Amino acid sequence: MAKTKIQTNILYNGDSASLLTDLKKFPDKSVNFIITSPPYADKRKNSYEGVPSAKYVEWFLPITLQLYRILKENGSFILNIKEHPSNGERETYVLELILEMKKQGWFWIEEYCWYKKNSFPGKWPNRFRDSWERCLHFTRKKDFVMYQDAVKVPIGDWAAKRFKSMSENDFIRHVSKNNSHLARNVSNWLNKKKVYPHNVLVFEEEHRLYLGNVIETAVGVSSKNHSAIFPIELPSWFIKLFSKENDIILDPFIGSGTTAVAAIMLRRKYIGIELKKEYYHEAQKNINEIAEVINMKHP
Amino acid sequence: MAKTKIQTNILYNGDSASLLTDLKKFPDKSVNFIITSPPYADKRKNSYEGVPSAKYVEWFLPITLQLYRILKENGSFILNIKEHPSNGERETYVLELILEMKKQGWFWIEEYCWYKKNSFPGKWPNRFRDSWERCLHFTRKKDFVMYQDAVKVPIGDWAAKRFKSMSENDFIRHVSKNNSHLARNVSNWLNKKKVYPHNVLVFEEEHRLYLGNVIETAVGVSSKNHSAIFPIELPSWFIKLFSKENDIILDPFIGSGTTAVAAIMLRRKYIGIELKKEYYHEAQKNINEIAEVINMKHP
DNA sequence: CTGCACTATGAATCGCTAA
DNA sequence: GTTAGCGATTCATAGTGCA
Repeated sequence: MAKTKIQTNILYNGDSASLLTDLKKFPDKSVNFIITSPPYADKRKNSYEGVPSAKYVEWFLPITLQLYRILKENGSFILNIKEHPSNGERETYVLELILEMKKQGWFWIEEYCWYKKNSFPGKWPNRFRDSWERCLHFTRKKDFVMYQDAVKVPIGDWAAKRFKSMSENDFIRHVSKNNSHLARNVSNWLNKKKVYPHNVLVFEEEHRLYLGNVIETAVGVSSKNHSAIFPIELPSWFIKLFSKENDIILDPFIGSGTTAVAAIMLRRKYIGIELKKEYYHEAQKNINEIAEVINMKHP
Repeated sequence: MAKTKIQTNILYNGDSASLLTDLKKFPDKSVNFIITSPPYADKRKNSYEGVPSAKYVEWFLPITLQLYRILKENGSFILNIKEHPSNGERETYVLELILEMKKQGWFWIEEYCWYKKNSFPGKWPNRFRDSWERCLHFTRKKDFVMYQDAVKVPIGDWAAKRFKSMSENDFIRHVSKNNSHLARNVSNWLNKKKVYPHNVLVFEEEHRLYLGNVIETAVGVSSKNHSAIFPIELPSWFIKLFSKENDIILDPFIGSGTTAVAAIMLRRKYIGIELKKEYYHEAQKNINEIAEVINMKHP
């Protein structure tokens, strides 16, 4: 019997909790990478379906169970989330969610820190501005695919000066004289232009998709109420890191379509789900627009 | 009956778990601020007491219970910690610790992110370099004291005021006389830039107190092989934020004395506990040295 | 005193091999 | 099976000595 093939480059308008259980739309082990920024607990009540924080884990777990089923075995799932303060304290539902997802079989590989230099302004007596969010990395297996070379960054300024003065010692393997087992061979770095990044993400500029406009520079606050959860740089970075061209990218809470736009620009296939009609239409519009631009260049 | 008064500006050589239960040494509600970086699970086996990660929460909870008792009601506790990977996954003991501490009565107010720009190098197939650590903020009450204005000013300003009429030559003389890493660090520290009031901490340069020749003679390794857990900027920032002059600062795992040195420079009183004899002696040496520098100008 | 060459190393992690 | 030891790998900055 022919295996059901997953339909890609499609946007669903509906509820992830039920849509994801559809085995025809979402067969087992059919997508390469999942990234999403789910609606936060008790927030965005005016623009989304609020989920009470007491029920957040309970609400989200059936969805992560389906995502586990749908993800390919060597794939990754990036969950962008940050618990809000409530009554002066940080909520604990994210901590509980991690522990519960592990019981579902997920491996919690890493927690990337997205450092938002231009965080929302404000002043409170008990805390400072919140300038970072968690990007939790989950997998089904420990030997997942990771294309580290795709996200290399330019080497620091120190290198130019350092490489100018290479001694002979720099070209042989050098073992330091103390007890550290560190070895180094500086010549490995000769003429190196790019280095591997670390687990704190800082984007010099953050571009968000807004309702009404396609791509708009938005460092700071917009007058518009409906913004994408994350800037396009964020899904782009993880899509490059955890997928290759023509792979399938899923975002079950796609909002105004940022993940799909990033996927299209990076020559991946997208699948998006969005509950709210306005967001769904906006996402479709953004996708059509970027697809048109891409097709102009690659007909 | 007279209430027991807590003894300050003292370093204990012993085990926090038992020392902190001493009601005479540590009366109820007697310290204003606690900051520490406990030994991490399963690490530093050769230089500290390793705690297996499976037993970490169980080991630490009795200590946090005493800290709760000892902390003043409007005080704060900063816990600097980061879970290591184990078998390719992040451990969960920090998450569990937060949940358990809340059961003890602690409020989990905030999680500050300490972004370490020059993290340890390395490359692995499943992760990048770890460049951040958690600084968990706990309190007994929701209306704790927080001196936000104290961290808005550049470090250089308060330091310049503190050492107003001390010439640079005084430092140079001190450095050359003692050949001291500490004094050199401090003199560098005087011209430092401003820090930003949000919940991601970045220190431009990190100054650590180094263990000197105690280890060298005892173990036969380099004198610079063992460094303080955190740079002096880290405790300094939080001490300024959560205490005022003459307040009492406690660090139950003080290592080479960084917290005490920061407290002295900021005119607070310190209490430190350290289990390992070499660290204890090194901390005492660092404390004596900074006290001498301070007294040069304030006899 | 400054600049340049060169050394040292920081709460690292993974994978392989030997016992 | 399990664990312990060691090699391989990597970026950025501070410190030292000398011209």
